Amino acid sequence: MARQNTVFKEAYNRYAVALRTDTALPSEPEIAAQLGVSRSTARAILTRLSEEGIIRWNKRQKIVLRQPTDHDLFPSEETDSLHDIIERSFMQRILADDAAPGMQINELELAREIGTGTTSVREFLIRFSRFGLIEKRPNSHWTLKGFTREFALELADVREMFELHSAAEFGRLPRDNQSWADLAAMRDEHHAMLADINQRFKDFSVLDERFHLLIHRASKNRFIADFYDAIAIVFHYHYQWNKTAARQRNERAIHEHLDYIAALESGDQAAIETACRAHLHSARQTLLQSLPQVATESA
Amino acid sequence: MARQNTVFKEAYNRYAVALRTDTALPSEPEIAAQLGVSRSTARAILTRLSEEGIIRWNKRQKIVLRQPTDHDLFPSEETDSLHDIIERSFMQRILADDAAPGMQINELELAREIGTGTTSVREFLIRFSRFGLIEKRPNSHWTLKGFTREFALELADVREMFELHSAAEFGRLPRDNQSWADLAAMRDEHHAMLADINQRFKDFSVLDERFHLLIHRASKNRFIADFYDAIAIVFHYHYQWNKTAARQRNERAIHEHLDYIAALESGDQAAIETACRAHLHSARQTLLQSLPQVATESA
DNA sequence: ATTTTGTTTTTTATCTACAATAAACATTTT
DNA sequence: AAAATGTTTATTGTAGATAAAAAACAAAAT
Repeated sequence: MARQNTVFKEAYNRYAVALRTDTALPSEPEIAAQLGVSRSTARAILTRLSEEGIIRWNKRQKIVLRQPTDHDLFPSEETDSLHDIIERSFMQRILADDAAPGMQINELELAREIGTGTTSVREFLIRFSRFGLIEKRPNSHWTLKGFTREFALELADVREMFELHSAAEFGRLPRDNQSWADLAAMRDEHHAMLADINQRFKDFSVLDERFHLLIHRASKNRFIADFYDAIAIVFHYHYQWNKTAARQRNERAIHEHLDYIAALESGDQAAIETACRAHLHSARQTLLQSLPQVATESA
Repeated sequence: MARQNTVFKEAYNRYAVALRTDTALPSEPEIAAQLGVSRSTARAILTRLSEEGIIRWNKRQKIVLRQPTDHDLFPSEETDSLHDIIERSFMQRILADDAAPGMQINELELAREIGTGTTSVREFLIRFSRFGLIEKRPNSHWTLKGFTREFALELADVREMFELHSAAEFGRLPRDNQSWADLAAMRDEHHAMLADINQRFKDFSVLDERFHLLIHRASKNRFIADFYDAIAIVFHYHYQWNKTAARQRNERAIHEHLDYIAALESGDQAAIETACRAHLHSARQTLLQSLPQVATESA
């Protein structure tokens, strides 16, 4: 088959769960915009809802007849985009213990294992290569460079350069900029998490990502933004498989964030730099400690 | 057809021109290593050379019978890799005057125009996207973001962060490191070019690229290296089509490089930073001045 | 016992085809 | 006349096929 209709199925699920009996639905273009899909897909959703007897549809009249049940939804395996499936599967492999740096990556084998065509795997690998974890020898195979100490150090260096830059830019934002309000809200979220740290310390990584993203947005630099995307994905999987997310470590990070936020709010560039450096230093330590202990590779 | 044998043809040309009558050729693995291809391709080259009567080949005995002529070589259109063809063609399009920022990029149309399949174009666009000049809306078209003032400023900012870092690292290299010898050689090259600046100012961009690459290698950071690759390609095409490469501007840049080199050799970190900043500042001006004057986009 | 050559197998690079999705165009309704 | 629906067309995403190139294996030569 050429292409799975995962866009349709995912959007269908998303729309179905939000339906309330006896309400009337808006126009097709409006539904499409709401879901972030084309009108063609929106119409396919309406068609299916109608066929399943969930709505009564006649031209402009779209009435919800009944609440859809779990039974009406598509199973989650069918709604994941191929890209996400490949990403998950691939990250699982390269973060597994037997994935030694230097290992060859075979497109065809990967594709077979995931149950997909080679084209998609190739395109994924090309996109993924910007993270610096794999490398291609032209006309030949990909090589796994691996989540090594070198990788972590290089990543941390760039991260520090970028974040110092972004933090300084943030400090220069005019006071009426939306980011200051966002920052204040985030400060409160940090306090709230701290108050209930024993229960909520696992939620920190999400907050952490949002916090740094807010800082980086101030730089309005596409290269910095792209790099942070890469970091976020790598960290997402890395910490998911290496659950060293100690309560204590996260608590300390929250305190550092709060210091950092206070420095930003002071507008004092020297204070910002100090707080930023302090946090980045301990983030670097955290990253290094989370590495698999063997992957020090001597090549 | 599935795949053009451009690797073979390009390597054949490369090997043929280096042949000298009556010499004996080395073993197949050695030839392959020399050319950077597999033994299969090396054998294909030997086979063809033999068929054309250029060598006499019998097992280990490979004697050059005659010097190949231009007539024996494959024409250059047949030796370019598809990737290079697409890259050239695409850069030509996006640097052309009628390529307005915000423009849609159509894979199929591009492929037809270049005379290639869509897969190759897709893969090229994915790879190219890391340069920040194009952006994809999922399930929909690519958008040209364009060589705008914003792009140039964002690029310059990152470049400055990276180069300051690399230059500092360079200053810390142990004195017996090969890079110091390379730097000294490069200093001489700069002097030589300066002595004959009226004739040679056009060669500066190549020297410039090599100089900055040498600096960046000191950082041993894959992200910095990758970013510099991107810069180099973008600049390569940009300056090729926007021939604002004024003699005067290049002369000034050479002087800045020489100051920069002297600072590095002094090992004084403060001096390095000063010289590096000075050069990067004027490089930024050069970049901004070379922009198409209209592309200031208000979106 | 290595290294080289001869042969076969595997893998990559690229094309073509086609369903899903988006986008464009035409008609109807308010 | 503007917005919504109905219909058609264009474009993307993905699989499958195949020649080129690389890699692995086997036999021969130093």
